[in-house]
Amino acid sequence: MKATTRLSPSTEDYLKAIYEIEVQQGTAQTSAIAEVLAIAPPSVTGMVKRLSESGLLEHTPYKGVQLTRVGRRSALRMVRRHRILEVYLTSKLGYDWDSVHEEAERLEHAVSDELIERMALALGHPRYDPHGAPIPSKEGVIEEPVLVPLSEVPIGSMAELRQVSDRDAERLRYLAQLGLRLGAAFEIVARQPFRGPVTVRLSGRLPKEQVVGHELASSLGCLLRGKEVG
Amino acid sequence: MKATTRLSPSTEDYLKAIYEIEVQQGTAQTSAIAEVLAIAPPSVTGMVKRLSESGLLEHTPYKGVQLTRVGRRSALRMVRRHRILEVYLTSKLGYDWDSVHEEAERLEHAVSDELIERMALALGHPRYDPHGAPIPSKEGVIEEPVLVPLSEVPIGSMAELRQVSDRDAERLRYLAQLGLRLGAAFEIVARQPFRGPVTVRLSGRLPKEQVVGHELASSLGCLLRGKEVG
DNA sequence: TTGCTGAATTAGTAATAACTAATTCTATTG
DNA sequence: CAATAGAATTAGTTATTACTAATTCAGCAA
Repeated sequence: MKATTRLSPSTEDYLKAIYEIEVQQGTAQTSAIAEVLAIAPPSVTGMVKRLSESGLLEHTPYKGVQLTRVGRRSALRMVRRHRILEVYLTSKLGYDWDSVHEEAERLEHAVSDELIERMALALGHPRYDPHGAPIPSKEGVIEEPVLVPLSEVPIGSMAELRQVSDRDAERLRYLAQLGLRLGAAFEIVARQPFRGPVTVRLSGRLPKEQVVGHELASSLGCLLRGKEVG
Repeated sequence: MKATTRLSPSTEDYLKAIYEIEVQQGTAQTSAIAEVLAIAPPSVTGMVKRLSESGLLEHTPYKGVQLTRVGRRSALRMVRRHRILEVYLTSKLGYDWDSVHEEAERLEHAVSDELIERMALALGHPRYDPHGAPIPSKEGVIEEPVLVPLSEVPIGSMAELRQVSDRDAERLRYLAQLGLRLGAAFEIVARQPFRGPVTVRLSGRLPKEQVVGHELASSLGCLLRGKEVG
């Protein structure tokens, strides 16, 4: 219940994971947390109990958890740290978008608030990380943009790639290789039913068609730009 | 005994502390380690046992410990990390010499070797940290310069301040205020007996005399420049 | 309503690394 | 050479946070 107890790195990981699951799924279940953190479910139950006793989240047994205001605040602090670090490592130290996540994951527990603010200042207070994820303000305000998964963009639409998941380095390397970088514009040419692949035609000097599997497509956040009338 | 087991942050702290005590005192006693790490002596005994079982150091009970080759290698890796971080934070992010130590102390456990090498490259492979301490090479080679504590510089000599301890931020702020920065040149004017203070005359546009207490003086590493014949 | 399935929880254990209190050793001193 | 002070160690405990195995619960289907 104490307001100013330092959180352990484990606690920080839980809060951030729960925040990210809440954004995607609304409520965070034990098994989802366990999967994100690569931890056995009983370990999650135990930790969740401690976190709810500290007032960081509310636990409805057998249902799931929700961050309290205090918990969300701490989670957003970690999200800010992670994303500022990713931008810094990419812009100032030559990291690629597929390798920053792992480094930031460790550093986010060790940096001071001061260092993060110095980095943010040196970067000109960036609004998005290298994967297009929005960066919360120091005060814990975040603007989650409304994006549509590529797997759900209507056929014939023009769309722009705005955000990708940073979890899997292999996936990021593959995307770069396909030409699917942030800001890439394309038309959705076709989509196979039954969770089948999506075909897109990338705009550019020589337009290229690419086929993207359903799972990958559902991890790509797109901004719709209206129908192609050509 | 396994060669490639990751070391815990605690282990890394012990090895670095022991290395630094060895440099100063030749051999590291339990109580010295306890003091540097701000830990109770029995905790040190316990950890030392584990570390010697892992082959990182040799423990002669009731006498003290010595790093093995493997232990020294790991210690120097931490020393390199710490010092590169200090230079980076100072040169690239505007930290002062009195505030970098604490930040580096946390970061040294979290950064990857790759990040350290990227920082070293961005800095042009610096040889000294902001407090004048030499930076070991990636391969674990360090050149400990031969310096004389200010408390032992003969009266009448000219000397240059080359290295200061980074442990105490207050002390560093005080030194800066006195005008005792790295590279500062001065003549030793007087020294009181019985561990008394040292009086130095700083060179510069308007030479100034400063009195430095014995304890502080013994933490300042000086390079002798010969007698003043003026 | 009963039973099943999968998710979640409880129970019990282990590793790491700290602590205090009590004991033992080393080295010095008379 | 015995007494003793101070350093070091042993003994026993605590807090975190993970694990596996066993049990319990929620929600759906028959």
